[in-house]
Amino acid sequence: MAANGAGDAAGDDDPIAPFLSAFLRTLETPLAELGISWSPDAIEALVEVAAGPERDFAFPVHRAAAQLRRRPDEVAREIAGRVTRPPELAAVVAQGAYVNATAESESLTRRTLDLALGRGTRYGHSAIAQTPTCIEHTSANATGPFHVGRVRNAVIGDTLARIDRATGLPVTTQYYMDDMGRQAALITWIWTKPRGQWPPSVRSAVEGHEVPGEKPDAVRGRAYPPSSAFLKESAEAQAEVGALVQAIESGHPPPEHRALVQEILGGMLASLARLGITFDEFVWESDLLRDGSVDRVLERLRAASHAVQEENGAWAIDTSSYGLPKESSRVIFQRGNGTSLYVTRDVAYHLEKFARFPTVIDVLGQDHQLHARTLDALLAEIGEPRRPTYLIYQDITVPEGGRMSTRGGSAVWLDGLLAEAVERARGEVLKRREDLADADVDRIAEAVATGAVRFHIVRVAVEKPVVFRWDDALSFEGRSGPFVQYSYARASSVLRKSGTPDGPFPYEAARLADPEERALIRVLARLPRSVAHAARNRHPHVVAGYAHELADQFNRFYHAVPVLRSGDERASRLALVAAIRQGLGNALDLLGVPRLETM
RNA sequence: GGGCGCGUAGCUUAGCUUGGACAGAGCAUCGGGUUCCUAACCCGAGGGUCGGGGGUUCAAAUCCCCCCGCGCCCGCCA
Repeated sequence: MAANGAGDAAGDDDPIAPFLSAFLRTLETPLAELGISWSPDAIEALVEVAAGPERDFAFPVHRAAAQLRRRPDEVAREIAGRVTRPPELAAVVAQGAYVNATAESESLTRRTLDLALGRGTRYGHSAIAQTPTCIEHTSANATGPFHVGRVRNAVIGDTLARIDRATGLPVTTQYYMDDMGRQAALITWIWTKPRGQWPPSVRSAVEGHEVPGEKPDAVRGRAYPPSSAFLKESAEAQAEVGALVQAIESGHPPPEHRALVQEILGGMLASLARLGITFDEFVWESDLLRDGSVDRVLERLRAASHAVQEENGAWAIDTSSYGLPKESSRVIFQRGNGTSLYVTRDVAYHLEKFARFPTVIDVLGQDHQLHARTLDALLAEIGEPRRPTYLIYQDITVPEGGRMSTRGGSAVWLDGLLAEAVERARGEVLKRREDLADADVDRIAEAVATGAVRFHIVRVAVEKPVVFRWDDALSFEGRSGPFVQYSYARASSVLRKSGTPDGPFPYEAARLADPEERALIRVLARLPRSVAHAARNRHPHVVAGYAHELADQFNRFYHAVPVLRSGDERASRLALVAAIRQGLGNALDLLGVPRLETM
């Protein structure tokens, strides 16, 4: 069980590939002799890779035995007995109902170290995919500081982009900027209004709280919650904001509008940049309106077969045939006043994406699940055959239950989380390093803090909810980012002290025969398959799990086997450490967790 | 009410796509390890009705059905 399936090959970039194919070829003849003529693909589908220690490949014979109406263990023994062992395999043996094989260690060592050292930062990468891909993620409204509840979207999206690129995909990341609608209008409404006319609640939330050097998202964002609350009570404010929404949608926003949105967005992006998250492109919703693409979508939807007009002039799609879980079986796509809705504009956005990218991935919180299905239905209505691939993740929740939100006092801002993380990381650094300059302490603390946060978020499968707890989010040991960073720093340290940190790294495979060394090489050899697997299934957490496993095995090796103090093995072990350092570093890069040469 | 997701040791989780060998980890707990390459580490121990019940199968955490619990969504908001 467990282990990887055989279907995650990463081609020439995969150290394991030749050994796996040798095993598959080896099985073919004995199976045929027993009267089972399975294609190599059929055999491969059953084979497990890395099935256990000293068990690189496992072939369960149950199915073959059933076909022959014979006992599995007997069949396994017979297959193993008929095998002609190829040079790539050290052993092919029957164990219970399995035929297991071990790769020949020296050639596996050579192939793994040569690839890891030869490909350098590209080890783990492959060229198994090439479809131009658009990954849209984050796309948070610019109403204030970046919220921790939303950071999972950004981390998942950015990590997936990195992993996809590592398999050869040309990836473009997009941030969809919603500068229309009430939320964006509310910001402009309050900040273009003279302060003397502000509601008292907004004044008291903003005034007296300014901190010198504060980020614009924090400053502007403080006005948002009380403004939003005020809006619910004041009919006059509702009318003003409504007029503003209309003005924005009709293409005549106040001149300050875009600048305000951009200013807040800039602050949010600065926070994301600390996590290594950046975007290739920003798509502004208002641009889709301005260039007429929304109008064209409205036109096509009105002409759609299930389009119906409501009494007040609004237009809807009758979605009863799409089985959407809505109480009313219709989706309004155009208001009574003729303006469009979010989902309508999203149709226009996706048509634009489809025109440029064969693969379109949307990273969405589970609260957007219905939106995604609605979008699919509307795309179908206008005869668009393509659909985005949705990567839907569960929300980050608070321990008391419920989603993290600005309501109910459960708000945690990313900047606050990072500030706390940096503070704790600094304490850890100072605890063990007294020799560092202040600037180095700062740099390491920042890297440890952001690494811990990113790793903590990405390590859990997207479909699992994440409960936010400070101590978990900021854990620096065990299955954490700093654990991997520490292992990388350790490897770097050994190399630094070797006198030849940059190589070359001549080695003799025969000298890397310790069980811990063999186990370590086998983990390193799995990096390309692990990345390929993560990309294929869009499971970024797999890479986090792999990184921990590699670091874990490296630490075991480190304790069990001396490197610098060893004799004849010294050069070979240095090569191994250099290869591991490369593997750990590349895994960290894929996770967006900073490398640290020392910590 | 309907849809989607989740339920695995005290806590956090991997494994579920493609059923297979004793369900792997981390934290916490308990017991060890540093004159030696970074102890943010390592070694060992205890701890599991894989939510419950049926079914399919030689074989079920994994597939199917029913039920229970939790979360989210079901707006002429985004």
